[in-house]
Amino acid sequence: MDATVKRKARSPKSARPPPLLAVEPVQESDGAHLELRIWLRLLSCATRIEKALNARLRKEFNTTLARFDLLAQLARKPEGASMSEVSDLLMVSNGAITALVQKLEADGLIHREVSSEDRRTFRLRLSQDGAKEFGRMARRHEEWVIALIGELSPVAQSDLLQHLTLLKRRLDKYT
Amino acid sequence: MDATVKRKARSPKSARPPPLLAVEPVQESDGAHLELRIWLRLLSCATRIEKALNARLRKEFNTTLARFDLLAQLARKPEGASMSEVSDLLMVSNGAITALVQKLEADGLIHREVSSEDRRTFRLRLSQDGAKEFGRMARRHEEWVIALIGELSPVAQSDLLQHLTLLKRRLDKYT
DNA sequence: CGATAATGGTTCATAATTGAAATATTATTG
DNA sequence: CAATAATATTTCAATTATGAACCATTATCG
Repeated sequence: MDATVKRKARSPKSARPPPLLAVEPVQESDGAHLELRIWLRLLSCATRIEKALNARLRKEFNTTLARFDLLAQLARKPEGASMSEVSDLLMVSNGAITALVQKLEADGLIHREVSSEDRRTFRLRLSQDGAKEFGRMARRHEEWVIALIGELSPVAQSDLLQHLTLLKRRLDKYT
Repeated sequence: MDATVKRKARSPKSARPPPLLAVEPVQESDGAHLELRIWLRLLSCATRIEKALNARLRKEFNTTLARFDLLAQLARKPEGASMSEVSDLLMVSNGAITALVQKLEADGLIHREVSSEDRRTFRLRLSQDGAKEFGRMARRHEEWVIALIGELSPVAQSDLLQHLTLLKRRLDKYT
């Protein structure tokens, strides 16, 4: 689905611009710029994986990717983190974080204590229960991700990671 | 932001599993599985780009990526498409498509005619106005995407596309 | 010090998305 | 042909995210 739809070769109104690189095998080479096609693929891969993970988190743990991601961020910060830190990390609005945190706290998965130095801010930490529950989820989550991506050869994976890392760096500068 | 947070090397409780490939230069190698890191990068790149595009579409054309994507799908299908086809293409629920289509039709950007053979389905097509407006947006959209991704070398781009295509194929089978 | 700015969070109205139930039409099959 | 299943779409309640206005606290600096 998505951009991979087979196209019945339409009226060849005007010759397509030659492909920049004639590497790709099957692919609908749409004549579109490489960048555009990368973006479409990227988006479609990401949404696919995201939906799969979300569905499974829902079914197996009755939770969402947003909650899981928040827990994951806290899990890697034993010092704790403030609301806005988390908001930045997850690239999610402050308002959303407030709601998320409220629920997670109500469920006893995280603690929230007012910072002693700055009474505007909170320090969020994983609770014991939170850490345990996150552990369970993280294991399954990892299995799922490995199942989804793991069929790529180690070399392909390593390449892909490098390219994505490069792209991310550019985006960091540019956005 | 995101997974790029620097980590102060914590208590090295147990030796980390050796990296599968010792290729990556700077990167916070978290000891996490390659697949997990790919997924995190992928997600963060995708959301970054998505947010950037959405913001610009909003500012410059007062529209959204969802609307734009729907128009784009119709633009590449002069024969038209049904609601569910579009719903599949965009990986968006049927309900959402109904709403989207209603607005786009109200704005005069698309036509919607009942199919003659099957009176359950509609054929959606770009209207004249829709095609023109889409053209304008598409040009800008492409510029933005090129600006965001185009700093990668052509080789890197081509590689990236190939890997994403590979990944997408696996996902197609798996999901 | 005291005024003003900046920062951290919350609230709230708005918008978008989902999934399930409902409706209408077409297909199947006994 | 009638009953039942399958398909295409709509409706609707529930969930979630966004961004702007707002409150409280801390920083800045004249």
